[in-house]
Parts: sequence; structure tokens; C-alpha cells
Amino acid sequence: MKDDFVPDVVISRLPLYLQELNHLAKEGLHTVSSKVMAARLGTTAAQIRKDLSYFGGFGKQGSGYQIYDLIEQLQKILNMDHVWQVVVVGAGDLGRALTHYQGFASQGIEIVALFDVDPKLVGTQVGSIAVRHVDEMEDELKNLGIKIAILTVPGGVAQEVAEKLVKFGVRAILNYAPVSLMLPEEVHVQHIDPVPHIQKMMYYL
Amino acid sequence: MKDDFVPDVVISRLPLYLQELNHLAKEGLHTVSSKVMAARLGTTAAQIRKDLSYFGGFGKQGSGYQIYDLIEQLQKILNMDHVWQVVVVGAGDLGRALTHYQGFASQGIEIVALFDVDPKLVGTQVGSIAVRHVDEMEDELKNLGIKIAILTVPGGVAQEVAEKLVKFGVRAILNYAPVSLMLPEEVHVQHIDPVPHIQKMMYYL
DNA sequence: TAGATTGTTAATCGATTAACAATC
DNA sequence: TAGATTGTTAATCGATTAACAATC
Repeated sequence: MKDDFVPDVVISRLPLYLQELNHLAKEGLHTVSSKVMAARLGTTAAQIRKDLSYFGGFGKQGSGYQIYDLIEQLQKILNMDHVWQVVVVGAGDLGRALTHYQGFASQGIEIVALFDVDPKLVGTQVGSIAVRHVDEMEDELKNLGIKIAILTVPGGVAQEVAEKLVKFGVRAILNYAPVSLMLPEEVHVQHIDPVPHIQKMMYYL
Repeated sequence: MKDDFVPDVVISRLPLYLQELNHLAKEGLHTVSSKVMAARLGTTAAQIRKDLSYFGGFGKQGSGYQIYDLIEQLQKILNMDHVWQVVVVGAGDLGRALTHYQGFASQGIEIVALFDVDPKLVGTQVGSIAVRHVDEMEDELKNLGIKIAILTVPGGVAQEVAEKLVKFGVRAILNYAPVSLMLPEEVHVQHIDPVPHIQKMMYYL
């Protein structure tokens, strides 16, 4: 009922709920119970209800949740009521793939710039975005007030580039480089790396 | 001391330890304490020692862990004593980026095939790998006994393709499609999606 | 009304942390 | 030896689950 303190695990699950709700909406449904949601997400109904209850009572006894309503509520909770402009640093394959990934737009995420140091890449076009030199990053980040960056540079320079981003105002980094970034704790870092995921599965095989 | 039961969270952390140890080795170090490791990974020394203790006592009082020795031990635990052949399904930007990602080889992961349905993509070359039609998947997977697949197809067909993979013998899927796959529970699934990660950070900004 | 499902409390379960004897 | 650091136990902390009164 109060947004006093919400465990981090709960926050991590909200985007998954939102995603599933979007799927349900696309299937033409208007209402869903915690039980059905749980089955589709591979969780438990109790957990979904508990998680949502940190933010309010969005359901109705007997019938469950209004899908469109809950989508709106979750979007508000996740600060999705405005579009967040995001930059990508590193114009390798991965950086380019992310730059024209179609799934961002509908989720309030807009890629506004792509940077690299390689003179062979600078100036080339990735969809509607031109690759620019990292030297121009400072101006761009400060002018647009960018708070979120995606990092797809080689591991060897990731720390250094991340520190620059922070210096220029970035407060959240999605890190695709295979290193643990050491940054001030007020900077949010999410690490994505296929290797540990695959290795984890290797253990179980 | 016994591999009786090891919590899943612990398994998730082993690859991160391994990664950090590889970094330390590359920096020329031979020995490391749980305290130093913890500082570099942003964890606690107690957790690292506890995690490792599920598998044995690898350290020495007073001096810590032999880096090369611990790397070997972790590789053994994670079944990395042989190379795992992996296929990628979906030859879009992301699939191609992953197919020639340089970081796999050193971690015992070998991408052996890339499949798609798009006739414009089939036959094209991605590094040393030729894109093949999904119809050829069954033969390839069965012949090579492939157990691990990376899925980078559009969300709309991910479930269907995943079921095919399972039918052809795959037991672990790294899923880049923005959907929760519904598969038999003996199949291991790891889901990677930048959107939820960014949305989680949005909450905190 | 009868059936379904919520939000919430209390009970359970599991993971993290602190502490320290053992020992290199 | 003195200092450092392990592996492990016990204490703490936090998250999940079960249960159910409230109510649509």
C-alpha cells in the first residue's frame, strides 16, 4: 500500500509482469487473474499478488485484474510516463543490433545516439542513427541530459568509458562488456553477458 | 564438502567468479584472497568462501586461493572440461552478432551453426559460419548431439521454434526473444532481454 | 446466492552475514 | 612466532508461501 521500501527482487519482476500483460492485451483479453499470470510466467499467484500489493490494490476479488489498467499502473510505477533517451557506446555488431532493435520504442526507450572510436565506423549509418566519435559524447550527453547508456565496448576499455559516461551525467548503465564495472554506488548498473548464462546451464547438463 | 544440494543462486555466481579469476590471471597475479575477490566483484568475502565451500576447500589459510588452481576447479565444476557445441537460431542482427562473438571460444563454447527461415539470409556467410535453413536443423542437431541453443528469433515464433529445438534434443536454451517460453521443466532456459533491465533502472532514476 | 479471487497476515523456508577456531 | 585468511557454524535477515477473511 505504501512505497516505503520495496525489495529489489520485486522491482526486477515488475517489467516481466508488464511484458506478460502486454502479451495478454495483444491476445485480446481484458481481464486476468494472478493464477493465470503465474502459470504463464512460471511463478506463483501469491508472489504476483504480494509484489503488486507493495504499490496498491489493483485487482478485484472474484474477477482479477483489468489488464489495461494494470499496464498503466505498472508503467507509472516504472517511470515510463515519459520517453527515456538512451545512448549506445560501441558500434560493433552488438551495438548496432541494439541500436536498431525494434522492441525499445513501445517500451518508452529511444536510442538517440551511437558512439565509437573506430574511424572506419564513425560516420556510417545504423538505421536512422549515424555513428559519431566518442569525443562528441560529452556535448551530446550534457545537451540532452542523458541518464541511461548501453555499453557494448570491448572489456579492456569498459571501465574507462563507463567512468566517462558517469562524469557526463549518466546514472544508469546497461553493461554488455564482460567485466564488473566499479562505479559510485549511486550509479545503477545492469550486467548482461551470455557466457555466464550458458555456463550456468552447463552445470546442470 | 559434498555436492549434495547447491542452491541455484550459488551456481549463478560461479561463472562470475571464474570470469574475475581469469581477469586476475591476465593481470599476472597468482594468488587472491576472498576479500580481494569480493571487493572486485562487489560482493562479500564470506559469500565467496561459503559458495566455494559447497564444492570443497580450495584455499589456504593465511594466503588465500591459487588463481590457476581455482580456475581449473571451477571449470571442472561447470563441466567445462570439454567444448560445448552451440547453435544459434535466428540470423538477424543479434544472431549474427552472437555468432561471431569472440568471447565464447576461451570459455569452452563453440558456435557450430546458424539457422534462419529468411531466403535472403540463408546461404549468406557470418564469419566462418554459413546461414542454413531451419529445415536442416533436425539433422544437424541430431548428428552433432547438440544440447545448447541460443534463440534470437522474433517473439511471435519463439515458442514454436523452442519446442522444435527440444524435440531435436536440445536441453538448454539461451532465450533472447521477449517472451516466457513454456517448456518441459527438464529443459533449462535462461532469458536475456535488455528491456526489463532498463525498465528496472528507470524505476530507480 | 455461490464461486472466484483478491490483499494481507503469519508461518516457513532459504540465503546472507558474522564470528571464530583452525592453520598456513 | 605474528599476521592473515580459510572453512564452517550459528545467528540474522529477508523472501516466499500458505492460508483465509473480505468482497466482487
